[in-house]
Amino acid sequence: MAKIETPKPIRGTQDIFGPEAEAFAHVVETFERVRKLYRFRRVEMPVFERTEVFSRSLGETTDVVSKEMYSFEDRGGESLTLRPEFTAGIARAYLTAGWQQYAPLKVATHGPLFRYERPQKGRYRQFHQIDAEIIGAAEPQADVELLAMADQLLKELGIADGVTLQLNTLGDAPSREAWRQALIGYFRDHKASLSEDSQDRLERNPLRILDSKDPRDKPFTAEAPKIDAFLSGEAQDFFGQVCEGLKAAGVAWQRNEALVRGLDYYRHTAFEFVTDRLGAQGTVLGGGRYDGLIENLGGLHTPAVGWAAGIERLAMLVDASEPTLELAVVLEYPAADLFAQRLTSLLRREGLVCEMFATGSPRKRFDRAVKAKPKHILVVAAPDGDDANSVFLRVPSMERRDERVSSTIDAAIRKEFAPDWPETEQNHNWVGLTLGGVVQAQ
RNA sequence: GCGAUUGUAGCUCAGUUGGUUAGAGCGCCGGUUUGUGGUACCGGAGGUCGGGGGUUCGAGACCCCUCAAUCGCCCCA
Repeated sequence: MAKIETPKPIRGTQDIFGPEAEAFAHVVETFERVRKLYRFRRVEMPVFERTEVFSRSLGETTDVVSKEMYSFEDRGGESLTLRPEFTAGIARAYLTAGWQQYAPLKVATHGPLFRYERPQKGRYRQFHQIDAEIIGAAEPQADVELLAMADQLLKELGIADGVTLQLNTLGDAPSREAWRQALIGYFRDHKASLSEDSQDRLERNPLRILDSKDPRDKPFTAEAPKIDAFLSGEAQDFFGQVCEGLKAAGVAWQRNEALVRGLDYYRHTAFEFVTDRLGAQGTVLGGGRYDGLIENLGGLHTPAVGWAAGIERLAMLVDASEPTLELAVVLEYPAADLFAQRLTSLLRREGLVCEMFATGSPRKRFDRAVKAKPKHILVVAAPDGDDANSVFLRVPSMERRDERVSSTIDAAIRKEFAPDWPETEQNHNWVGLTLGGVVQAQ
């Protein structure tokens, strides 16, 4: 008989467990809390969309659309795509789900996204983001509010220290296009001296040359035309107001004139929160204004701003651990199994983090309980006397002693099993108690 | 898509220039010891040495291909 082969996990997917899963959950929980402080409304989005939602939003020539999307035909012959980002889907919903009536609309969501990329640290094919968008708001205050929320989130996650906010403006559509043309002209003059990657970028995505890491490009990027020279009066004014608003909101930032966005829909404000603690995947949160996107999807001109952050990347920077075990109930007397189960449920209902050790060799259960590092251990042991229907409870004194735990145990036992047991100070230090007739008790 | 490094038990790893029946620690299961306690000892389960092909009398070690992980490039959050 052939051996059954275990299916392999799909490349770039992760099975997250233990402390890492706690860190992941902590990021999401913190995001949920902060997002409510700013009154961003929760939305749930489909994981797949018609392919054109993304191809028309992000730009046909971007890497994401041209080679990283999980696209497939469904049984009806429709081309569908697993979402590679949130913004395009939310913009689509804004137009098709009647959300325009709520404009200006602040929404937040989180969930899995899919990109066919080479996996490495902090980069996966199924990855997860938290996301916040403000749609239908043309004012710089919207940018400021969004950035203030991001800043507060990172502070509450306790990782703001290693992270800096880099800010830039790409200008309005005419400014951006003029700058783009100037960059193409400038780099074309030096094309032969540029790195192969940048020569390629020259045609597809010239802005990207600016943040090239190749030393051959560095001398030219430093001298390249700056966006500031191409900004219209309105664009300049807009960026100025964003900067002032951030100052008023107490958000620290650095100007980075080389900061650009990879996706075509970005205008005006562009920003990234960057850390040096994550190797190559240094951007922890990024976004900007995308005033042109909704029109690309067939809607009226609708200004909007948004950001997204990789949960995995944030989780790597965050401290989180699994909840400590407050009480281990050790069943050393197998006949008292049902009693121990009942006691454990009782204590959990009282809010104790509680786990029962009742399997395997009875004489080794105590040792296993100790290894779980509980604050307290409650041993359900055989009675001293002949009454096989009784149990003997022991609470060994522990260094991690916790008053709440001992008094909860006291109260629960008194209420359920031993109403006559005197409530005295010394009960909190009890080492042993014989309970009669509880093994068969309901 | 490109480059480098790595792949031996559930986990962390050892395995000498190719040489009998592939090991340890931890974990798991059981036994003994202890008996108000995180002890010690004994035993057991668990491996087609990532997969395929080749060189050789002989491959976990060498060669080729492939898959995967890690770290960079690219891209992006």
